[in-house]
Amino acid sequence: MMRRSALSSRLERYLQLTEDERDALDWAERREVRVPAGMVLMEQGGGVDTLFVVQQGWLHSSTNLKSGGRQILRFHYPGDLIGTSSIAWAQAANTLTAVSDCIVSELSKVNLGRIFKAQPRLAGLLYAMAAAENVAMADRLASIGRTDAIERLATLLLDILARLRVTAGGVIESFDLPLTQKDIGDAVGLTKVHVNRTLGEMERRGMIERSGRRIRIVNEAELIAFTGFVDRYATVATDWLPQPTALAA
Amino acid sequence: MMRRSALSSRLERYLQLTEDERDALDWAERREVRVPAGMVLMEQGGGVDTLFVVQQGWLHSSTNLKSGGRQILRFHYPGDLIGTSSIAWAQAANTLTAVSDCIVSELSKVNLGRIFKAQPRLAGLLYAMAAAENVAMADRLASIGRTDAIERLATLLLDILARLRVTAGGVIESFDLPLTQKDIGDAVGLTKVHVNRTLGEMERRGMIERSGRRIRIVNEAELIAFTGFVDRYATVATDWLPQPTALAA
DNA sequence: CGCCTGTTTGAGAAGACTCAAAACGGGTGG
DNA sequence: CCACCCGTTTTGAGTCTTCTCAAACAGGCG
Repeated sequence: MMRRSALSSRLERYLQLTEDERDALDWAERREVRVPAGMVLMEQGGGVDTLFVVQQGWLHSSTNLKSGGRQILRFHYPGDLIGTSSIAWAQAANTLTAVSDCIVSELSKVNLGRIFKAQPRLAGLLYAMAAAENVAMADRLASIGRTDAIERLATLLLDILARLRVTAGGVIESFDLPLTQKDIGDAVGLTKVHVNRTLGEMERRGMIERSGRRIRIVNEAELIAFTGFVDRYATVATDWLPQPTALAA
Repeated sequence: MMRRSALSSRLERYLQLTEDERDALDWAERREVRVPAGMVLMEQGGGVDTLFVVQQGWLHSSTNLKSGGRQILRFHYPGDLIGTSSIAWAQAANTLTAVSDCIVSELSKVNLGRIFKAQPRLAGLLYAMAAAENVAMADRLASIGRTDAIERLATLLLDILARLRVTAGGVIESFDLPLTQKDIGDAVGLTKVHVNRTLGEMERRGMIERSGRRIRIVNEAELIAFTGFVDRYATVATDWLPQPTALAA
């Protein structure tokens, strides 16, 4: 009755879902919302009682600091379950902004609770993905805390590339970055000026090529070796999950 | 039959658990392990199929970078469920090291799966805590990415203090930091030398007082205002959770 | 008492930041 | 179709924070 949700496709990468499970997911999602690029979907500190599933496009979550600065925390792509801070609080912990034109669908907290009750295997899978999210966050922490500008940017580019590939399917080598250098800086903890110089330096060293906002990674394997980048989304363990509910059917 | 787990006490802060829920938790934990200060409980890259519940003492999780550096990702206190990266992978994503003498108990992935199946409300609560963990991580990212040495250290101290208070109960004002300045630096992304100078500077400014490794925060309210610190563990929303299973009983 | 680890201090170097201005590019209105 | 305008990118010069290297100092333990 409804278009298949990007969330079920995402979960299906890790596990063959039952019909019941798919239905439970698709049923839980309501009200698709179009979010044009640049629009704020959820504001830090605002009240929330719903999560969102990204169906199309990408967004980022960010925090604003008292000191005036901004930190971009994470980019979100189709299949991601976002706004999860509303699971733990009634106020949004951070701001969600559309990077490109997006379509997201709402998934209310209460419906999530129903899924947890009726589909324990899905609950476990969602928990595993939250754990993966945590580790991805830890990677970024290590990148920003302990590496220099070049390595931070290289890691960011590899991360974005890996995530875009999931959606795009094929092997992409170059991609459009609809981010300003200010945005990039806010993501990796650098000034826009220094981002600019560093990108220039990376180009000079032959690590990347640029034309406008299109970026090509010249030698990906080499860059991965250089940064030690690990794609945390490639696989997720599912061996421990309970049996699906409707096994009898 | 078994000592009440620190995990159920933790969850009980947010929600009154049923007998069944408490039993399910306590039953799932096996084999208490004593971990002396400094010992590595789990090594990055090593195989794992179990989580741990911290019962006593504290630990930290860290990553080692190719470049030789180390990033301490998070400190763990009684009631924390740790090693959660094993939920998503068979290999540990990071290293767990005891900061003080600890007691932890094992909670196998499979038993976690059983809890998810039998006690959906607990599953939801664990998911909420993972979401809270994510936001706490985001806070650290913003701190390290966008603030200077003094603010980073101030935030770290406030964070540790807030977490210690939960365990200690009463109002603590000063506390022992069983961390070397190297450790502190690895946590906030600074060199040990710079940590030393910055702590000195903070003392000179009257923000903290030190004697040995004991630290006293002189004016906590002021420091909280200065850093914009938020304790993410104070409350967790529970309104969306499904009803407990054994409601009929 | 000496050793070892961790802390403190010094001096110089490097990376990243600020302020400022110029160049670029895409979009709008004349 | 062109001129203008705005946000973004690029470049320059100088400063500041943090790092590196190095050595002295302190404290606990065998």
